[in-house]
Amino acid sequence: MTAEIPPALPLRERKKLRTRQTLVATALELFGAHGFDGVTLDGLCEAAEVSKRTFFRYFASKEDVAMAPTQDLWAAFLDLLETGPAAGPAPRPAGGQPGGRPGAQPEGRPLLGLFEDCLAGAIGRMPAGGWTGRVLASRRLAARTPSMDAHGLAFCDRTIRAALVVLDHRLALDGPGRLRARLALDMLVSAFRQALDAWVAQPSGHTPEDLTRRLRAVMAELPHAVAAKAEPRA
Amino acid sequence: MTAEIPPALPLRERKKLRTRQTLVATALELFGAHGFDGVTLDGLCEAAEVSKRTFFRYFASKEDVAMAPTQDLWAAFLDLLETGPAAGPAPRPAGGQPGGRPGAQPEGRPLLGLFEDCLAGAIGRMPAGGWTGRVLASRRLAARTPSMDAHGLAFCDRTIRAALVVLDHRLALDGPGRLRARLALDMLVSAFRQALDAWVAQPSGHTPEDLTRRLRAVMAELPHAVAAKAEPRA
DNA sequence: AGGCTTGTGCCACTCAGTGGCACATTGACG
DNA sequence: CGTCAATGTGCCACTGAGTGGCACAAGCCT
Repeated sequence: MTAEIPPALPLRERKKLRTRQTLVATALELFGAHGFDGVTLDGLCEAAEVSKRTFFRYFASKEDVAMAPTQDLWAAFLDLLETGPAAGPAPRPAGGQPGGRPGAQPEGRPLLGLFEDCLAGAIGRMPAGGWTGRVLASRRLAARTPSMDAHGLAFCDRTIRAALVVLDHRLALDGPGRLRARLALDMLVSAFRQALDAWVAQPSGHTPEDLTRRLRAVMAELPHAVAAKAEPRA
Repeated sequence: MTAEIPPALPLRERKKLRTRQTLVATALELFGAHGFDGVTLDGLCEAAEVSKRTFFRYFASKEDVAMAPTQDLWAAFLDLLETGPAAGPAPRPAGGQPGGRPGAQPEGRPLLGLFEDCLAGAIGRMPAGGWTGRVLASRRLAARTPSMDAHGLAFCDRTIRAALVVLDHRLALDGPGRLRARLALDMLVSAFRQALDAWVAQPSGHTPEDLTRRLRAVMAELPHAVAAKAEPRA
């Protein structure tokens, strides 16, 4: 229905996967039709044919189910950050996912570039069928639902902390290094949110590639943002 | 009790002010003693001697009352940004609040420097009696209360949007300029959160001046964060 | 004093989220 | 193949946040 159902899993797992997907799909559909607050959990559960108790075994909150697409993305980001190329110079893999093996050069590559590639790679990993549609629905919803936005921000924050832990394992971070890594991660999130907002706002052509392009474009603005001057109004 | 009660206000206003202060003080006290989730609104209202209905005329949510100190700070920031020096070169006013009058130089001062001074000025404006204690209590609470943290993030986000509107009025922002301003504001918030975390974590000496010093120190790290390289672990 | 405005208290209500228990399905093992 | 343990699910009752409505009282104006 929504994404691939990895075949030949313990069967019990397949059921869980399907239930989860049904929940997400139904939720986005109902929320889109009646607004986030216009749908009660009872209504959603009835539509998805599960009990409310079951719903909360899959998602921690009503907001959670609507943000599943974003959470999938950041989970993939964390995975890439953990298993992908740590710090090779990698002047940018040109094509798609970063595939270079972990290098060990004394002078590593730029941190921001590493983050950017991992996130771009995560975007490329998202299931082709329907993911873009789900993010789109999810973000449009979040734009007019404060509580969803708040949970989204909080989730990004948690992701950043997790990423910091990963970095601590893979990189040599001294005091200032840790602070800088934290700031750089915040910048990544900030840039991604800008890119995502612009991507959602565009009238058509919502492809993952386009999102990636926008991300890279905003990331390239970061140095200019640091150096920007305030030009008073004429 | 907590801050100055501006004398000779319409009297009606003074009562409101006092009610609000009582609510904040009682809330922080109870939350500190029993934890955020360990206190019900009914209990809080009883302790503060107001009805629950009244509580919600002052604060939008349970989280809101616990974050009053932070909200006061950002309100002051917005005010300074709106009424303070717009974009004069002002290589840094050395002393305290930025006092220079709005200039109209063709090449303005750095955006980040402007933000930094406004926020530092806002810190300086906070009521001397008890404000630091309240932020301290508030932040320590937020650190172990996810929902508070989420609301805090969301509030910062709203503040940034408001700041962008102000900047639009005062500065000449073209397309890339707007994006850069947005990114720079995110950087300010990110830097402030780092500074605040470190400030809260320190064992003693929680003065506003110290917080300001930390803010400036983290802000100075921003350019290094952009340029940071990933040093692989040995 | 009169009336007008504005903040407050009380009450009943909706709905998100939780805990407990009984039941059904799955998978493993004898 | 039958049985048992594990695990997922449904149902139910409950707490607690947040809202709407209305009547009352305290401040303000003339």
